[in-house]
Formats: sequence, C-alpha cells, structure tokens
Amino acid sequence: MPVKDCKTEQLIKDTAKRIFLSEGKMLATTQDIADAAGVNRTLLHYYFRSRELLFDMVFKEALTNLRERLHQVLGSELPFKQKIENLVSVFYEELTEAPYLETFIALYLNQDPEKYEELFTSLPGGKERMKNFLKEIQREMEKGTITEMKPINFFINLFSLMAYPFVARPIYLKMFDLTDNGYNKLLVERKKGIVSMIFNK
Amino acid sequence: MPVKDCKTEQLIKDTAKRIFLSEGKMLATTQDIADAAGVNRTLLHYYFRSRELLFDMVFKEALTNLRERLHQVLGSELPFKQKIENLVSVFYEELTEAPYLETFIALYLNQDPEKYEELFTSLPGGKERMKNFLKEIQREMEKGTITEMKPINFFINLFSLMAYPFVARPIYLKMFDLTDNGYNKLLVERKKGIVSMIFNK
DNA sequence: CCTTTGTTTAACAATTTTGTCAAACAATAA
DNA sequence: TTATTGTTTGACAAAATTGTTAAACAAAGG
Repeated sequence: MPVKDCKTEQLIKDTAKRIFLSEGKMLATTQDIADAAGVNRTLLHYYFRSRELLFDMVFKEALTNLRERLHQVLGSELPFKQKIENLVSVFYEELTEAPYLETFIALYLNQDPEKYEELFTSLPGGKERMKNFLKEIQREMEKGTITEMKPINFFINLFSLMAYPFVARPIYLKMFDLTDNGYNKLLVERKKGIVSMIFNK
Repeated sequence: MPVKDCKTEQLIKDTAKRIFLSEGKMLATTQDIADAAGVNRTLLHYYFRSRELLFDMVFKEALTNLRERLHQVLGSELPFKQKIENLVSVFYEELTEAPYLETFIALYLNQDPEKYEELFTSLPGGKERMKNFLKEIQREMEKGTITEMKPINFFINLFSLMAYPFVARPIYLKMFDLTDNGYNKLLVERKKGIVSMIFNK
C-alpha cells in the first residue's frame, strides 16, 4: 500500500501561507489558492475539509512559530539592549516573510474575540514570561537606560515602529513615489534607527 | 412633487462608514449593512448601485477628509513642534473615529494598486506640500531639534507610533489582559509620549 | 381627484463561492 | 496479477451574496 504523501498537503498549506500572510490577500478564494498551487480545488477540501480550517491552520501555525521565536529571545539571558537588538532582528525576519500576520490576527480577533482565544492562552507560562519582560523594562527605566514610561507603552512603541511600515508599504510607495526596492532599503535603514530611537540615543 | 430625500442615503452611508472604518468589518455584506441601518437591502442598490460603489465612496470620502485635515495642519504657519502636536491631535481624532481607515486603504491598494490611484494624485499640490514638509523636517534636524535620519523615516515613525496601536488593539487586549477602557487610557497617555519620543526629550 | 415623482418592498434571477461525491487513477503489498 | 489504500479529477449540489424588476406606496402639485 502507498504511504501517505504529504507533499500536496504541504504545497497547499505553503501556498495559502504565501497568499494570506505574505501577499496579504485575505479575500483569496479556494480557487485562487488552488490555482496558485497548481492543484485541483477539490484537493484543498480533501486535505483540509474547508477553507476556514485551512485558513485557521495557517494562522495558528504562523502565530505559534512567531511566538516561539520571540519568547526564546525574551527569555534569553542576554543584556537588555542586546535582547532588544535580537528581538528586532527576529521580528524583522518574520515580517519580511509574513508582513500581514499580526494585522490579520488583529482584524480577525476584532471580529470574533473568542475564536483565537486559545492562541493566547495555550502557551504554558506565556503570560508569566511577558510579565517578566515588562518588569525587566521597568528595571531598565530605573537604571536610566531608556526613557521612563509605562512598560507596556515601551513594548507597543517597539512593535509599532517595526510592524506598521510593513503593512503601510503600499501607501508610502504612492505617497512618496518610491520603488519597491527603494522602500526595502528604507526598511533596512529603519532597523538600526528603531534601536537608537528606543534607547534615546 | 416630493423633494429628494437624502435621509436614507445618508443613513446607509454613515452606517457603512461605521461598519467598515470604525468596527473594521471589511467582510460585511450588503445585508449586514442594511440590517445595521435598519433598511431594506434593496435601498442600498437603489442609492449606490452596488456594494463596491458604496464601499469605494465611503473610503474616498473618509480619505479625502483625512487628507484635507492633515494638509491643513502641515501647511499652517506654526512652529515645527506645535505643528507636530497639532498633527498628533488631529490624527488621533480621526483614528478614534475611524481606526481602520489607513489599514484598509493599505490592504486594498496592495491588491489593486491602480484602483485608488486617483486618491493620491487628485489633490493639486498635494505632493508639493508633502515635499515641503519633508524639507521642513530636514531643517529641524539641521537645527538639532530632532534626531538626524532620513526625513521620510521621521514621518513613518510618527505615523507608526500613532496608527498601529489602534489597529493592534485586539492583540494587546488579550496579550496584557486589558479592558477596553484600560486600553483607551493607554492610548491617551501615548499621545504625549509620542511627541516626547519624536523630539528625543 | 388624478398625476407625477421619488421611495420602499418582496420576489426573483444571476453570480460567486463553497462543499460533496463517485469514479478514475497510481502505487505497492501480497 | 490482484487487492488495497491513498490520491486526483470532473461533475454536481448547496449555500451565500449580489443585483434586478415590477409593483406598492407616499407626498405634493395641478
């Protein structure tokens, strides 16, 4: 008897990931995905039962993976500034690969707050580690390394400066008549700038 | 003969605005909108012909209005810092009313770059005024008021710090177990923080 | 009153998208 | 070879959504 293939299943999932998270086409139909993957649309149902299940799986996997990487950085035993630098590097890598992940999560959480509940509670010790990081931020403020503010706002500032430019790319392309490559360069330049800005230097 | 009503037409448009731009339900159907407005769905076609035309009108009006207000601030004859403070105030007002406007524009521009083309070219002298503002930023950097960087990145920083927290609200609500009111307070606190941060103070 | 004009409605048609099924197909173990 | 298991396909059904039409309705002028 033949062994399970997985090849097509993976192809469909990867294609869906690309379309949803990288290209930001949240309205893509099952047909769009099947076409992009070069397979019959029925296979999408064969492997994932429904569009919604495929959609959810893509987001769940991407989010789990992202959280995994970020928590690894936040939980590491490095000096604060280096930790932040790593955080920026890691998050930038993820954003380059999947610029629409957080925005889509935000949009869907907004429409059905219960649905992705588990994604935020499933990681044991997740909230704990987050609280520890906020405390670490607090200590750095007392040391004077970074400007005093609510630690949460430090956190939000950091992620705003990283994430938003990736989503707003089409707007700034038009607004400032930039090319795709020009904008990419800008994003790379920002990487250093974000750390400087955060450390008020 | 009866005069044109406009009452129902305005009601539908306002409701659509609320659903799309304030509640962030970009997948809302014509039925959803009609129900929310308390009118028969056919009226939506009677007044706007199609869902797409209504959708486009809502975004066009909102964007035109936003741009109008921002350009007024940018074009004013105030000292730089005060200009920025006004900008933050105005943009915060708009974001409070329509937190999803820019994100949706970005998403739709991304899917069909031609479609909203005119929104960026229609304002005569728009690009001119934008370039002038970038030059003004440049001058402030030379004066040492703000940190040296590409003026565009100063611009993007400012808008990232303002806009992203509004869209990412559902994520941070879960992540930090905040209430809606608690998050609103945070947003208000940020308002001052953004200006301080931008002016490196 | 009747006519005209604009509004509202329900019923219907068209389209788009999703989901199902049975049959064809391919690979491999027995 | 044949039986078995998993894969792929096209045809079809179902559902959801959008768009149209004709008729009912309401207001106001003649």
